[in-house]
Amino acid sequence: MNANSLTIEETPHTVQSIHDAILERICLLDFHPGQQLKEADLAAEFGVSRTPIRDALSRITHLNLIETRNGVGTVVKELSNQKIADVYTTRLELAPLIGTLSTTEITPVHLDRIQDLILRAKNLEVEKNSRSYVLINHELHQLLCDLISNSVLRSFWRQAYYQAASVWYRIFDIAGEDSIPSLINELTELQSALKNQDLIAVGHIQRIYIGYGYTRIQQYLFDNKTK
Amino acid sequence: MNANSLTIEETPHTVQSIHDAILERICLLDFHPGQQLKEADLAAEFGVSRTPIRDALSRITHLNLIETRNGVGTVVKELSNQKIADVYTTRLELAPLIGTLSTTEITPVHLDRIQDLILRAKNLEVEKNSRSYVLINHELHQLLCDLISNSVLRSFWRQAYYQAASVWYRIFDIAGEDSIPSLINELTELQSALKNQDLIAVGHIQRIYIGYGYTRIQQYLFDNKTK
DNA sequence: ACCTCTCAAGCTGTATACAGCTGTGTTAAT
DNA sequence: ATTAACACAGCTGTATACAGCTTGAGAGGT
Repeated sequence: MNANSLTIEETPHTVQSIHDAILERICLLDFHPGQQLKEADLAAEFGVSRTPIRDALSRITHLNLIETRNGVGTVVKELSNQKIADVYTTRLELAPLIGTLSTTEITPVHLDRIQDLILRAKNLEVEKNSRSYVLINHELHQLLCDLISNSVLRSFWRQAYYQAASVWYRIFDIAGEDSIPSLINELTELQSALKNQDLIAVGHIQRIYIGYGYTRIQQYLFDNKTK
Repeated sequence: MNANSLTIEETPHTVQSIHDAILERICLLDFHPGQQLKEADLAAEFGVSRTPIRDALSRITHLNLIETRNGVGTVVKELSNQKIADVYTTRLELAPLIGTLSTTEITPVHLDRIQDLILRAKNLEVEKNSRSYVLINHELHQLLCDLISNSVLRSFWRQAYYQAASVWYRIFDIAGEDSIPSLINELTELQSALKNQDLIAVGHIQRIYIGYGYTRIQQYLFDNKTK
């Protein structure tokens, strides 16, 4: 009943925050492939005009996750099997570079963060929750980005992650049982590597688990489509 | 004096064409580092409103080549030595992937294009021309992109190229004598590899000559700044 | 029943007006 | 002479109105 708490302005939305919000929704499948995104609706929701919405969408376009056609609208792209393969083969190659191109020192803060993620991942086995799974992966991704000292590689790693994420997360709903122990193992191995200040190992671990993820995608997406 | 030829509308500028034009100017150093780009001026020049200009600039921003600050303006970024190093080390790693991730078949058209580039490069020795040098490299880059079948790698290769180009081309004005024979050798070796349908070799050749280019940058940019 | 044409609804693309921010130069007080 | 405050010029950021494109529904002819 406090009028102030109702009318209080949340942090004003910047183009960047809108960009991040939309991107996260695409990853979380709140915006599913094929769905139409109307600039006017998003503008109303975020409480801004179409201008900043258009700006945010324009930046997402180059990630190849949405497509805007004049007179029609903006739709979330359905990635072709070929594109998915392209994203994954590239990620497989980029992963080892995390180790070879990075010189970041691992601090206790990093170790705390991965420890937290491990606990949350183990909790996933009890309470199987799609959103939690995605958020844990998001934060793991953020942690890894913080370890990549090469700014260009970091940018590419981010881009490839977001292109893969929406596909990859769709698998969880189908094969969550496989995904959760795999995530826990990945986190545990990463923890060991971080404790040893071994970024080379971090890169290889990433490479391995991206491979596992890609295998699951091939099993559950590609095979189902061809049968 | 033909009124038609004066009033004839050139192809109407799209956001993409404006984006490409501005990006090329940055690479060609028509827009030099530190220079301020005013949206209103660009809008007047391209005969459009600020809206599409802003859209184009927004897309270039993520290449880390320009920076826009509210109330101040948009300036062409001066890449720090660290950023330059990041771009080059990443390009060195990406180059071999051209070969390992590509399955494109080389056609006579490709061979014609590289033959043309070789001739034009040899002509550079007679008429040393900075713009021609840049344009030859641009077209070589385009040719290589056409050979990369992995769409994600192609995107990253492009991005890294544009980030490197403006720095790299600046060297030509200082050390054109070194750059021209190096370019001719690179083109000739690429021609041989293409004739053999050897994309793996193409990747390694790129890797080698990017290394040469980086060495020149270190000599002429980094050394000069520290002495 | 079917095909075609037309038109209108609804979206994105663009132009324009205005709000807000920043740096600079000027002015006044000390 | 120096410094601090202030106002203004000029830029980007946002809102809004309008133009242009695309699609689908419906009317009308066959």
